[in-house]
This record gives sequence, structure tokens and C-alpha cells, in this order.
Amino acid sequence: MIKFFNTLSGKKEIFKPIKEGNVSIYVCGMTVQNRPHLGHMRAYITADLIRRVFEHNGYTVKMIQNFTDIDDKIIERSREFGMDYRVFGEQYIKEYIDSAIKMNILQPYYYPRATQHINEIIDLVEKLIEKGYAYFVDGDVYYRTEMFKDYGKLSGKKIEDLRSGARIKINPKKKNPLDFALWKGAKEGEPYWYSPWGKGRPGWHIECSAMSMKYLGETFDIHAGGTDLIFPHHENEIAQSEAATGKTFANYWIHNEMLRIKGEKMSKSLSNFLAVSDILKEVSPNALRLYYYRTHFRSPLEYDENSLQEASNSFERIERFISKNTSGSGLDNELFDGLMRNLNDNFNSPKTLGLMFAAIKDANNGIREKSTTANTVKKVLEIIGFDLKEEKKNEISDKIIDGIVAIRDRMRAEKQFQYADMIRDELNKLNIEILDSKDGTKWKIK
RNA sequence: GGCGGCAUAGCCAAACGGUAAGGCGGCGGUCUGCAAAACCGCUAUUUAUCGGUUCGACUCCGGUUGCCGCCUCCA
Repeated sequence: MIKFFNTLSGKKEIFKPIKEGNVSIYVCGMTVQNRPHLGHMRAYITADLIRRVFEHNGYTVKMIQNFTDIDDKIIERSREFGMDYRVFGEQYIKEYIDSAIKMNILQPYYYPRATQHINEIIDLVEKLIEKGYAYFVDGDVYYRTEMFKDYGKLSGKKIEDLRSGARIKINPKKKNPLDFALWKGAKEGEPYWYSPWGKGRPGWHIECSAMSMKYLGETFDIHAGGTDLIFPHHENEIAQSEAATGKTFANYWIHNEMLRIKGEKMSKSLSNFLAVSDILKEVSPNALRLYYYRTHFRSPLEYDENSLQEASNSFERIERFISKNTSGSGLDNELFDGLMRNLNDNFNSPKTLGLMFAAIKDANNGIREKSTTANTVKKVLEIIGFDLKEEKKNEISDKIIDGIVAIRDRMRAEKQFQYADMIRDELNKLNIEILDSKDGTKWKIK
């Protein structure tokens, strides 16, 4: 049984799939107008965790994650760089996928792109016009928000409240300031596609409706993304999709909270972001994943420089415990079930990690059996996306180092500490760390 | 101005009606030729604040203060 918080109801609910044993998930992907940053990665790690928990529970997961590769800002920024908007967006798509693979994120069933679904988008807009939910004005097509009686059901907003909000800019083409563009006529020099309304491009929101329904059906199980998308993006997706089909769009909505930096949301527009691919040069993918998992996805996560290092230290502790104690294949089933139960309950990764560390301490104290604990911890970590494969070793250089270490041990035995320490220092310069202990000397690459 | 969320030790962070997990850091210790690493122990009489409900509240209700998100492109 999996339960989690559904934004639509505002409550934790027990998940019931549309089709037994299957779950369809649409993850709102990036608008590729800038580099993928730590905030984006939080959303996709959250989605990856959710997907992995479902898979572990025996579900067949069909996950779709889009790239929105056409919008006003992409056009604007690609011009600034003097690049074709396609080439411009492509670099960020590549950067995202590279980082996702490094992060051991399971790849979605498909990564659809807005520009490859223009026909589906046009069909959807036409359907909305036919039904009277959309109107054409001077090259643009707008959605008539007041016609959709459930408008605001996801975000908890009321049309009257929104209207009084001082921040809505007046666009004279709109019949109501809350109406939003489904299709935008192209201005001189902008990219365009032919449509019944002339040359233009899709508005923001419509691409997600078109792509999710194409691959997952008119009603699907879960729609995920960041809280910043709840309004207007997801609200508008619901309005468009449900107006067009007369059916519920997504049964469950999962939103991750924002990553903050210095008390503000990390975002492209505030240009206070740290690119994921840069961070991955500093810390390992496992450490970064642990960093995210330490905080529940529904809580804001405040970034500071120390916290990544903390996560890294913390992960090393687990790693050491595992590499020292894993043996055989026996599991501690009670521990395993306890850890997984917390993941099935709103994907509570911090609680799971806490229990894991407590178990490690118990094992070190002899209260709990070491090898089954280590095997269990390792198994759970792998289920939730950590990559614990042994590093490939270079046999010859390993043997050389082993030989040098053996010579040093001999010198220590003969109390020639001066030379033994010299060897330790020299190896240290090569980033090889000597670990003396009762059970003999070990070494590792720092 | 409207809507929503959050406030737990030096820092990060669980628990959400049954008497405060865990991590990082710090301090003390075991081990060691020394050091490092590792491991162990200690580190919140108390959950922003005031009041209420209850046998019992970090957990529920109301007020106050502070912070954040959305209402404009955003994961």
C-alpha cells in the first residue's frame, strides 16, 4: 500500500491506480532556456524516488518527462546568444540528460518535446475553440477561464481573488485578464508553425496537456512537478484538458517544495542558481542524492555550501559500513520492511535514512547482526537509486601499492618509523591514504 | 492586497494524540610508535510565543510574531 499527499485534495491518500498494477506518471520537465540547476534536480530526484518506490511495490511504471523547447524566453535568449532556438535548447537538454544519467536517475519511457507535438497541440486548441472554451483574437488564441467552473481547484484560488491581484498585467486582447494564451501569433523574425490561426507557436501550458494525454491517455494517475508550477501552469493544464475531454485529467498531483539559496527560491530568473553539472564536479552523485533525501520533498530545502559536504561525509559513513560488513545474501527482513514502510508512506526518505543510521549504530554496537544489516542497508539504498557498485580496480597498480604498504609494515615492525612515515607521506602526496588498524594496514584513494 | 505553507538542539532534520529518531559539527574516550581513519559515549526536561481542548499535545483549535511560496517566466 502506497499513500502520499495529493495536492488536489490537500490530504494524504491511499493510491489507487486506474489500471491494477500499473501507474502512469507525467513529470513536468524543464523549459530549456538555461542550465539545469540544483532546484530542477530536486524535482527529478523526487520523481525518481517516487518511481522507484512504485516499481519496488510491483507496479509497472510508465513515466513521461517532457522538455518544453519553445517559449518566449527561449526565443529571447537564443537571440542574445545569436543561436538558432533549437540549437540553443538542445545544449540544455543534453546537459540535463548527462546529469540525470550521472545521478543514476532511471530514464523515463519517453522525453517528448513541445516542438515535436505541434499537430497534437493544434488539434487540442481546435477542440477547445469548437467547445467554446477558447477564442481567436488577432493571431492569438486564448482560453476563456470563466467558462471552466472548476478553475482554481488545484491551487485553491478563486477567480475573484485572482482578479483583484494587482500583479496581473493587462493584455488588451484578452477578454478577461486571467485568460491565457493557447496559441501565439508569430511576430516578425520569430520561429513559427502554420496553423488554422496563421503562423505562430504554442503558448505555455498547452504542450503539457497535449503530450501527457498523447502518451498516457486522457486520464492518468499522477502528475508531478515543483510547487511553483501549481499556479498557473498546472491549474491551466487542468482547465484545458478537462474542458477538452470532459474527463478528469490526473487523479493525483505531487509537488515538491523549492530549493532555496540565501532564503530565496533558486531560479533561473533570479540568476542565483548553481548548475547541477558544476556541483557534480565537487561532490559525488551519491552524496548529492543523499543531500536531497535528507529533507522530505514537501519541505523547503535551504542550500548552503556546508550541507553538501555534510551529506558527503554522511554518505561515506554508510559506504564504509557497507563495504566492511556486507557478506553473503542474508537480509534482516524486519529492518528491510521497516525501511520500506516509511518509503511507502509519502516517500519519507529522511525517516528512512534516520532508521538506517540507527541500525548501523546498533550493528556497530553488536546489538544487531552486522552482515545482514549491511546487506539490508545496501539493498534499500540501491532500491532508492544509490549506485554502490565497486569501483573498478587496476590490478597491477593495486598490487604495487599493496607491496609498498607491506614494506612499510615491515619497517614499522622493525621500528624504522622514520622511513615508514616517509612512505606514508609520499603515498599521501599521490592521494593514497594509509589506514592503520589492529587488523592490518589498508589504503584507499582519497 | 488575496491564497497557501512553515517555525523542533550550534547547523541540518524525523516524529504529527501516548511522553523528543537520525545526520553534520563539537567535546570526551578506545585503538595507534606517532598521526590519520574507524568505532564508542556525551551534546533539547523540551518543540517561536500566548491561550484553549484532552487523562495526556511537538502533534488538534484560536490569537500573536517571524520566515517562505504562488498570484509574472519558473522544478
